[in-house]
Amino acid sequence: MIRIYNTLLTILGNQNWWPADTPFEVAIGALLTQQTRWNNVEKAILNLKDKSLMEPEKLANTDNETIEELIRCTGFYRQKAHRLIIMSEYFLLHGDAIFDRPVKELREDLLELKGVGEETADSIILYAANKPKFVIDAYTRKILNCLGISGSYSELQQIFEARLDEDVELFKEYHALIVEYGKQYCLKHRCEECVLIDIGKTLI
DNA sequence: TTCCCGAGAT
DNA sequence: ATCTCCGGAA
Repeated sequence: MIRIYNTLLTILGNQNWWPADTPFEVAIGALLTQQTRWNNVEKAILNLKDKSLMEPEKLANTDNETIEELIRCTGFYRQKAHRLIIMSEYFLLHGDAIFDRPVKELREDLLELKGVGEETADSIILYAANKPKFVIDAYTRKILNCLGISGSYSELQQIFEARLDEDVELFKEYHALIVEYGKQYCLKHRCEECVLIDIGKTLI
């Protein structure tokens, strides 16, 4: 698995995810980016910052309509506005102690929140809490499929976590590289140029 | 038209 | 397994 990482890093270079000033901003971005280009998420984040709303206390006490207008460019803005408030209340309720809790409990908490599925929960754990959880997204699934591997979310996650050192920075960069590779190669059907197939066969 | 750093309800 | 939420860029 580390060979694939090294190969991706050589081809694409360091991705340096996740651009954010605070853990809270990571969580907000994680909700906004669902089924949405990061480019549009950045606009929404800037809109929220311009109104000084990128804080749990502020956002939790802002009405739906105001938030909807600021994040409209991310699509699904009505449900997302509601979910941002719920996430804000969660941060507000637990304070900075959120990320001091065991990963298992944090993950269960996050999954209870509306709009937070496994991928979003793990993104927050990895990029906001800085804990080693490997994020599985659609591109990860697609690439593993090409290597002859399929399975549930947790099964695919185990494949990575069992074969890699528990290195937060490695997990962060690896997931980012997979997404970027997916955009550049998988999405554009550049399968004949894919460098992962031969590597993949030798290590599974 | 497709697709995006998906999740929830049915 | 399929549908809905939804705007914006290519």
